[in-house]
Amino acid sequence: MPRKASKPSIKNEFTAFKTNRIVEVASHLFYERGYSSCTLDHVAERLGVTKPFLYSYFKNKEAILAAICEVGISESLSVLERTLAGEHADHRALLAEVVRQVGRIVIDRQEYVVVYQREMKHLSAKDHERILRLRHSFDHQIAELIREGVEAGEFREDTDSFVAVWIGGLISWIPTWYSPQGQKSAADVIDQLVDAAMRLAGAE
Amino acid sequence: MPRKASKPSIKNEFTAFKTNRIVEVASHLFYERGYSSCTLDHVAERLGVTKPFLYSYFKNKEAILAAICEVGISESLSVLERTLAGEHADHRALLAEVVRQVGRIVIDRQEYVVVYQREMKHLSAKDHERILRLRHSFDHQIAELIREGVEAGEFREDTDSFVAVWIGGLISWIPTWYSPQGQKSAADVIDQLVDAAMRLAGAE
DNA sequence: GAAAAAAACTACTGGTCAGTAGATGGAAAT
DNA sequence: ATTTCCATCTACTGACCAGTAGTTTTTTTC
Repeated sequence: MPRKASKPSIKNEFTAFKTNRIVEVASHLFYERGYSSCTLDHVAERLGVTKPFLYSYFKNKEAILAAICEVGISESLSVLERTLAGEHADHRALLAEVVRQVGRIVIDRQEYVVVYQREMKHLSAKDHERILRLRHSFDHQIAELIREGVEAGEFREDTDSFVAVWIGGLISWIPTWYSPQGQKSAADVIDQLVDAAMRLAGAE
Repeated sequence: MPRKASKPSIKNEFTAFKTNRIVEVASHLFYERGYSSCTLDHVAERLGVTKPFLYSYFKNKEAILAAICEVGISESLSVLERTLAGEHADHRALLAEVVRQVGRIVIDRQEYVVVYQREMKHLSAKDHERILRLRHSFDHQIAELIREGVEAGEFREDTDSFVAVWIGGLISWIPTWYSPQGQKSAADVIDQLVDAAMRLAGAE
């Protein structure tokens, strides 16, 4: 969580840029070595600065972790809400689109998502709760979408809205096995993901 | 990985018992606090012993982690092989049974599985590779089962054997959200898991 | 261009922890 | 009863690291 979020200005843009670079680099190193084993000196070195530099942008190490954890989930949530607000033929198409968009995010933000999953426990109670709320909001909205789709007769009627959790699992699991260097392209994975989600929802 | 695995005797049974207790307690503490943040003094204290005690049963901290990581996957693999060797009506029933059995294991061994997923990166290259091979063997056998089921006309013919990975994801994801104290019982979760796996395989 | 302010740095501390050397004490062997 | 042996413990070390105090460098302001 960056320290300030005040009015835009050249100065604030610089600050935002630096804050963002710290998060990028820290995310990558936390991903590689784990949060607890990665030192702030390491992060600073990779950025070509020194440790006290970091402390003028973040309160402490945990605050950097919180910023990382928030990226994937808040982007997913905003894409979800944007998609739900748009026009769609039916619930089937809507679900497919949401899953496709969020799948794209977790692949693009792969390292952030993995760090979030692995290191969540190291967040302060406050940050932990805030981020968990975002996550639950996501699952809840997907569950609602499925409930409506079942009512509309578009998904099999024996589909429990709890499949939202299974679909969430499918999505969350991708970053642990997907590799950009692998034989499967991101587009392939996303297509298969959408197909899998539709099967779980009983939409075929 | 315990140090010895020699012939049975009273002495070796004592050793095995102590080794096992160390793994149990360490798993629980690594689950709660994370591997890197959990000290061996902590593990020793919880066992009512001192740190050097641990070093007479394990080479170092990493060896304890390796023992933990191996539990879930090797039990899953042996259940898989036992089930595949048994008698079954068809591929549908076989897949359902495998998923049910493995689902039970990951719920029973919840903490071991979570530690494995989160802390795998801290294994030595050797242990890491060995355990990854077990995991791949598992996915591969499920993929084979699905391929045969599709050929036998029991699963939808447009089912890619890659759904094995998705099913593996479904299973692996459970320990991160399931709680014995939650409103859903273990039996409910497993029933839903089996249902979800069958849908992914196109078996309905 | 001098003074003030902001940004980043050098150098340190206090605490932590994996791993070890050597002591201790009790059980088995003679 | 004495010696040997094994399990476990006490006490330590060397390295590491989050966080900070106070200084230097750069930028802004007048």
